[in-house]
Amino acid sequence: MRPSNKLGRPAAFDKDAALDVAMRLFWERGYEGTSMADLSHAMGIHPSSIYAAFGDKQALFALAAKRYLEVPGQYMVRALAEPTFETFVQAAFYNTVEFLGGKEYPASCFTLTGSLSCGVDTEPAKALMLDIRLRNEAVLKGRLLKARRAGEFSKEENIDDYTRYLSSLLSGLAVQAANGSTRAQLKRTAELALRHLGIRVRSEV
Amino acid sequence: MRPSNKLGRPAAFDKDAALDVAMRLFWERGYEGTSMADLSHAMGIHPSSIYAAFGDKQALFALAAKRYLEVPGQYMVRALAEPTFETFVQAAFYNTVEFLGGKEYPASCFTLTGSLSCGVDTEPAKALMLDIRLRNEAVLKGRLLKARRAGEFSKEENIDDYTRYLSSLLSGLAVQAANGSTRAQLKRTAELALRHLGIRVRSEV
DNA sequence: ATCATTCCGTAATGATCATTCTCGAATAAA
DNA sequence: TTTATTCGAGAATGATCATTACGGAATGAT
Repeated sequence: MRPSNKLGRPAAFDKDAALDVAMRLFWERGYEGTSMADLSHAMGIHPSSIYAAFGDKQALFALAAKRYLEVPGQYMVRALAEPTFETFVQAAFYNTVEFLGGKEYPASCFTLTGSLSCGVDTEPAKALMLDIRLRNEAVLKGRLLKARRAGEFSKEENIDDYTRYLSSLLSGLAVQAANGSTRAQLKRTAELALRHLGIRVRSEV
Repeated sequence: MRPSNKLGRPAAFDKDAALDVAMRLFWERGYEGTSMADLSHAMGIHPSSIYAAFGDKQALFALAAKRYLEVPGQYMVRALAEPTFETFVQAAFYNTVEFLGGKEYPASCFTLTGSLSCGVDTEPAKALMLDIRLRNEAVLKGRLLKARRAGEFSKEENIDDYTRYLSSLLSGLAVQAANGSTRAQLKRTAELALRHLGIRVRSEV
């Protein structure tokens, strides 16, 4: 039952690759829209092996969400590392556009498509997605506090309100992407948001 | 099979009231998260009567979506009737805040929670929600075109971009509501959006 | 070569899914 | 009252759901 022992028959599949497939499927179809049979087929692993390697469906979903944050979700972490407030907000929007408009991953945000609503017996999945969204907002707020300490952000502005406003704008882009907006359209929408935020767009830099 | 005949045994339930219950359940749990058994229990009608009165699950979902547009969804229609561009945008945001922050209905948008992602065999539900979102955007664009003709909207501004930007902002508020924002928080976020749009907030009027 | 250990594949589990069949009950027209 | 018609309730349908039991296959250690 416990893994990573060197005894016994070795696994015939790459665990990370399989988890990557599961992540994409959950991302595309959501928790409820993805059956274990779908996962088994897409991952190329029989159900019993999935359960042995990852636990039940909810555990697999949690691992997929973790991998989402560690790999494709890093676009926001990269933006957070920008030295100034202005370049951070710029990067947050441009990275989001690349993330949503790119063709490597499904065209929306895992934390929304994964489970925005669900039946009563699958609420843990919805709660996990909500938790991640709120955690991301908290991180965003931390970056704004840092900007305030650096004197890059007006003391008149309410940090919590501004946090929710930025979060709202970025979520809005994710819905736009789900609506079928192209990368070019997302970019234009993001740049309109940046202009209204009083932040330079890259073509003007 | 065809309804509204005066012959035979009369129905023991109010069709509109039952549809209202179904709408709320789909709104709260989404298409896939709502089972026919759930609906039967909440509507107080046995499954066979649901099928006789509304058709299959997909047909019932479509009727629930229609009712959503006709009753709670009217908040946007009311905003569209505002005479000027500025009062329209104001009303669009304030009405959305009331709609999302009110306690009469689930705290998000039917077109998102109904089905943002789903399994392959329930894609009609997702397509219907997408269709409504795009239709709403088209209506929004129509209002902006009217504003341009009235000279209330700069010729420099791209209508399509501005439409997607407003749509994005309003979708963002719906996600905020799903995140648990209170009505007061939604209002502050909306007013921040209005200020950045260069539109007066009501407390300043 | 034997053994403990781990994994893979098959097939089953009971539950729940949407949907429909059947039949008695209730009503309007005759 | 008879008859045609519609409805309600319950049970049954086959499919799919997540999950697991079982037995053979493949490995490392002895």
